[in-house]
Amino acid sequence: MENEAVVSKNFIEQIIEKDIEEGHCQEIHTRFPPEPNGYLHIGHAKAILLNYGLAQKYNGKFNLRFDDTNPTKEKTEFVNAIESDIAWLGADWEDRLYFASDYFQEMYEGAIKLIKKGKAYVSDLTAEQIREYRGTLTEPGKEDPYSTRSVEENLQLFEDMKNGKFADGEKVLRARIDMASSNINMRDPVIYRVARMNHHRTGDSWCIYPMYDYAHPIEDAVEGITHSICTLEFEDHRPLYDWVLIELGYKDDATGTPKQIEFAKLYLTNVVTGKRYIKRLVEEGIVDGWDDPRLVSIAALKRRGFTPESIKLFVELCGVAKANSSVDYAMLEYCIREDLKLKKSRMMAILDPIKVVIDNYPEGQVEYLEVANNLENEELGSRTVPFTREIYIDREDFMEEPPKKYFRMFPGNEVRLMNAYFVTCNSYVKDENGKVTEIHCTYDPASRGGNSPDGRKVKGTIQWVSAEYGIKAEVRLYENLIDEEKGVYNEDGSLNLNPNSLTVLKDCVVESNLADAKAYDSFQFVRQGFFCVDAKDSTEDHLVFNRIVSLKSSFKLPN
RNA sequence: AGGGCUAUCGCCAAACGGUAAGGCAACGGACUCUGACUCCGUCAUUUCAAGGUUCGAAUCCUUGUAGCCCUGCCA
Repeated sequence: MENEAVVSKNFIEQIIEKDIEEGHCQEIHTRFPPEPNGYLHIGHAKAILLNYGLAQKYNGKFNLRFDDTNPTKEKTEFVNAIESDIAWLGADWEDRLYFASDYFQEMYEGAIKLIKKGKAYVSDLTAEQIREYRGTLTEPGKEDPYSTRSVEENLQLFEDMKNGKFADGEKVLRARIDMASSNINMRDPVIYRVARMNHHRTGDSWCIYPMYDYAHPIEDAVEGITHSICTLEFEDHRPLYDWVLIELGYKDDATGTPKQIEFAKLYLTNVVTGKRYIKRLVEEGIVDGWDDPRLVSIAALKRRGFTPESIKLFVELCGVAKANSSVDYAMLEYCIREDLKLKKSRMMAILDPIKVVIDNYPEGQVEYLEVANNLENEELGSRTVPFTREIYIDREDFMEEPPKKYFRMFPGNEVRLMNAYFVTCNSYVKDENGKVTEIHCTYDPASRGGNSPDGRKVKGTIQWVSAEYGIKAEVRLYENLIDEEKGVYNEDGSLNLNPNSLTVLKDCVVESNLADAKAYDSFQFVRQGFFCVDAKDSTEDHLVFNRIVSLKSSFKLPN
């Protein structure tokens, strides 16, 4: 790709290039290691695309690995959902789908090796005692009274742990490092616990499970990962990551690979990603499920009509750094518009219909007008749109008493019906509440196709749909779930919800060409935005569209 | 004086001692059968603050300040 300006390298790319240069690795190998305990969201997309993108850029490999070392939280349901989300994003792990649980035996043997080296011991301390012995942020910890057990005893006890001789929580295996370390992660961390849980893959074959800090470096090493990219909160764990690899002989020192590198998570403004919060929103019926289009789970973005390309663009534009930051939602909107604008047909749809009768147009006549699907992309071809005496236009496009600079339809004004005719409003009818129910116009037969042979210009162009041929549809408009004025959380920690995050329009009329639109099909509704057929609720007889994003607009009604 | 990390435009983010890229947003203007798109233009004499070193500092040093993370048998 002949990309425009030279894009500077992010700090991870710099590290990788240096590592290659200095011979720490020949080929790079990255991975995305989710725990299968929930659904993926936009933040994970950054990690996925970062790891996959790096592998591609440097001709390396990318693995998908489920970090399933804690069976209490994990489910096969999530591994399936995660796989499909990652595949949808376009990150290809080829045949390298792994599970941490694949390495339980190797991890077990590693633990024995540590015990033999005097680097690990079995402790009988309770969870609470371990916490007490650990000390605090400002005070060092105390030696574990069981840390003096002999290697033989530890070996026997650990084997007994494995063989189910102890109850859950009765004993743990601890790494012997430094109870006085200023880094609390190094104060003899627990590396194995007893837990009689049915594991989603290994079933009941194990009753001891390794802890993340011990397991993760081994997983990386076994798979030949060179750069283990994770988020900032693991910075303090890096010394432990290196300790495990060095003690177990997977590498000689901290400069070798696998190497852990931390980057800042992606945060988006006015968005909810917390599992607990979303769970509650679902339970309380405020959202329609984990894939509600107002959410930013991968499933939700997909349902809303976002594309993998738009998300990839977004992640690239956000960049990678170590400063915690929150990207403006407008950036995401820009990315989806950017991706769809040349790819999608521009159709006519009326969200809030008001009937227009063209008095001088012959009753019963139908003209089939040829319309380009996308004037900026000829490859999208053209279609035919029926024009009739009675049509609908959007209520927003008519005003009885327009302000200055309003150049849509109003009494006495001539506008263009997009792709059709010039039309002038003569009169309108109101109901008893003063609501306009019908507009009467005359059209200029010479302006067929949308231009007048006399060169007459018209300031406004509006979309329309034949009242006879148009089809009914439901359209759902979305705004932020969060009230942007006040921020995401209230003082009490509850979410600050935007009461208008969803608007359902049930009486929309769309052009008949949309009749056989299928789930996930998306279009530009001219002058309005990009819309996508809802995969959950849309049916053949009842089309439902989600607004993915509106078009930008510099028009404001003065008031 | 616990430890670790971070601070550059409203929001992201480059710059690696040589005189503040780029994108988003915003604002002008041109164009327009989408008040969209596109195009042109504007948008940090200054990089959290104060000192210091240097011919030269966002980059180095000192001292502060602010934010994030760490006291799971979670990941």
